Amino acid sequence: MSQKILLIDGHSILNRAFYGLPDLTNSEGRHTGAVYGFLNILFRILEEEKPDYLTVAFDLHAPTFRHKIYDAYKGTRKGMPEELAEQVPLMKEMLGAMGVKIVSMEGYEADDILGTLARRSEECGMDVTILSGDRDLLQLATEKVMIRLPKTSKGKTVIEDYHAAQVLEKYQVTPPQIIELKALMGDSSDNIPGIPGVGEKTATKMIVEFGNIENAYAHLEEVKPNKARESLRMHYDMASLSKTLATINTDSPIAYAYEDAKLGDLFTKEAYELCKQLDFKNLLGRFGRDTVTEITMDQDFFICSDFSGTEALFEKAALKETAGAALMADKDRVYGLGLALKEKEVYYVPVEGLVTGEYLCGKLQALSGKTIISALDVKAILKHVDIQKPARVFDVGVGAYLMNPLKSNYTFDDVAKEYMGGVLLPSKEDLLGKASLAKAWEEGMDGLMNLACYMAYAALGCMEPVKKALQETGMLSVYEEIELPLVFTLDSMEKWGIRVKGEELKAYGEKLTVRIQELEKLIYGQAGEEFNINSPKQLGVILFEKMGIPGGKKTKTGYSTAADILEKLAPEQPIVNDILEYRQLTKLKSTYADGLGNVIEEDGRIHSTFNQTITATGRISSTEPNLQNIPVRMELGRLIRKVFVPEEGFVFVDADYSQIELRVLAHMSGDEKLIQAYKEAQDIHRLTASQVFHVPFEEVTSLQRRNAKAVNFGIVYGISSFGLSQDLSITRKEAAEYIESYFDTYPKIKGFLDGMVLEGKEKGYVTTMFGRRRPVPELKSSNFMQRSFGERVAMNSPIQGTAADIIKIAMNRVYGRMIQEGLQSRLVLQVHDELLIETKKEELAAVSRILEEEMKGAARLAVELEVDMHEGENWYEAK
DNA sequence: ACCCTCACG
DNA sequence: ACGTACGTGAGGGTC
Repeated sequence: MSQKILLIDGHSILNRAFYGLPDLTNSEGRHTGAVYGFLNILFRILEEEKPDYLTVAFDLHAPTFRHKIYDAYKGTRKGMPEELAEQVPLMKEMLGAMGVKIVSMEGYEADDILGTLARRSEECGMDVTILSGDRDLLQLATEKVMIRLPKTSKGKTVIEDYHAAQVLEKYQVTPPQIIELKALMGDSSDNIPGIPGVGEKTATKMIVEFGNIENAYAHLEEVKPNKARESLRMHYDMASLSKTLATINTDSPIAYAYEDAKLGDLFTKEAYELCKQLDFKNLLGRFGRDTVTEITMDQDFFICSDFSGTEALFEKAALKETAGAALMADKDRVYGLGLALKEKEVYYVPVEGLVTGEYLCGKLQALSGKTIISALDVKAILKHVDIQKPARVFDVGVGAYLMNPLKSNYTFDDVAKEYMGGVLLPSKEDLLGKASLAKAWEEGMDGLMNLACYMAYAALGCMEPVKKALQETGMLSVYEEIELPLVFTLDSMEKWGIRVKGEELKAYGEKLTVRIQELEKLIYGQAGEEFNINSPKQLGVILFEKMGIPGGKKTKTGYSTAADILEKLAPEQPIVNDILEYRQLTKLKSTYADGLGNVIEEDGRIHSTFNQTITATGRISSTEPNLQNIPVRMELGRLIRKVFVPEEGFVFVDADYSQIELRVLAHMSGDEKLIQAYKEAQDIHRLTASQVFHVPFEEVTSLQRRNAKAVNFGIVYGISSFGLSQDLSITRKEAAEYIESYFDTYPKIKGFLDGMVLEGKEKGYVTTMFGRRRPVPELKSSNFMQRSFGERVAMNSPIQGTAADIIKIAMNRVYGRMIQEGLQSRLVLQVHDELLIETKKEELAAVSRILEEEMKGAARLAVELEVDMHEGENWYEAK
């Protein structure tokens, strides 16, 4: 078996990764997306190729031999955006850390190095793979030299492979003739002149016929068409020059020893640290456990395993102002407690003998009366420890989330790295592997103690830095007045859960099954065969190939069969309607009927988790199950809400804000006309239609109202004519006219939205009324798509985020007042602009009053906050 | 693991 | 020229 070498065109791959993939920034604000993309493609290719040697070639700034013969030559180092340029040294550093051989050479481009090394290696009998984003490299392809060109096709990286045969197949010419093509066509990116009036088609024809430019010139009279012939006659010299420029030098004087390029273990300690520094969390898993030598502070960890020692520990802790705590517990058991009193004084108390879980939780509760408890996830502690006051705790996770809501998690090792001067702590995975707490406990793993201690250590160590960061960014008030109290509100909602009638849910599911089976038969009958209707792939083939419905194709993997597409394509086809109904029913069955049925707990209630550190805008999210997307828009789905019921003696009171986001927009923009509109209108969309389309209020048609409503939504989403045109099935031009007309009607809104984008660009983030921030790094992107996305985000986030702030404030106040007034009613759900209270019947009046006062009074806006309230024996009725 | 589809605000 | 509305989570299919 012959040896194999992988040669990589460094700049070209980095460039490709930069433009093809979303940009990333690490916690220090360094741009890292291109490096990340490069590494991903590198690992992928390495796995596929398993080469023996690896070398990456980079261009230098210095001029090359091509500049000497042609002043205007640009080469590959032309204007590069700063975000990319700064990643070049970073990439080299990373490759260096991985022990990868890097080659550059003055006077030559990376292409020449690659060409030269490819030839040499081939002569040694090796197989060669060249990875590049540049098609010019195709001239190097032979039977033994394969060129691999990664392409981004609809968001996914696909790689085109070329040996000489594939070049011939695709371009009708041999690899060396690729040079001829380029010399004829020119290349604007390198500023290779080429011949005017000759494009790909003509060039290919000419080379297929004559073999090369010289021969074509020799048979000039036979060259067709006339235009090309005359152009070649006039510019033959230029073509020759272009050919020289386009030819990759395969005989460059490079000093190169294969020994240096032998592929070793890339996953070195240096590389690990660099990946960690750059926040390449996903890559860290590739590093072997033995590489991961973390700082060990085990010597500062003390185990406290007897009762009197534990008593003494808590006495000592009570003298401190603050302590870091990490409760090792899952849903039904407590395993131990990590307690950090000082940086070098961290204790682990396992549950053992007299030190029971309840005892430990009781001690922690008592401690919270004396000492501020800092933890990474306070809500998790509240599940076992009854702490009453937000002021007694600090939630590092929530604080870190406010500082940067874009991160995917806020684990202790993460926040420690960010807020404790870059310290690298072992992650939970490092310490426990894939074992659960229960498993680790059973096996008596040291990891459990270390995990508890590291977590407590991080919780203590991060508290002040996070607090300081919040203060410096003006977010301490959001933290103290909204988010921290909300931890307690959400905890209460999770603990209460919501009662669900399992039997009725089951019956509902069975009813669905009957109809689903009917539809299945109907669909199979029309299709003429049985297939999996839930498989978009199979369905696409049936609809667009077998049944010949025109207009298919859409997604990267095949045909789109999404409901809106099918409705547009074939609204009349009976099978389409059956499929859509089938989809609707199977969704209701699997996600809701079965899905919810599976998570009803022994108390007959569903206890969702409300996550406070997930969304970019400040909303909360709901998981396992998600109770924020229970059907409501379609009647059949809406019926599910009938199984959500209050316990005996209670009713539901549901209160939702009316158009809170639009009201927030009216307030934040200060647009008098919209504010006035809200003061007058019972139907804001109709009034908008009247004002935007210049028709009397009474004469607004339902279509005009619908359009105005869509524009109102669009404004909140960060309007674009394309998006609006999609939504309304109108042309882009018409959509643009609507928008323009809207901005004419409400002039300050445009100013406000533009101002948000501008502010986002200047500061790097946008803010809500209450000071919550959302970074918008996409605004700086050189990629049009990403930048546009950033602009929409900059317009939407302050609005959505402010609405989220307002309802959070309302929740806290409603929760607080119900306790304060000694009510038994409780908040059980929040659905972004809606609160659901399980209300004791006797407390109906009090709860209604509280909801109305606290929801309306949560913020003082230039327009009233209106609240619609309903009560009922179940959620369906109360909505 | 990732995509598609679809449920909600 | 680029190819989208903003924010989520879950289930099923596919590789």
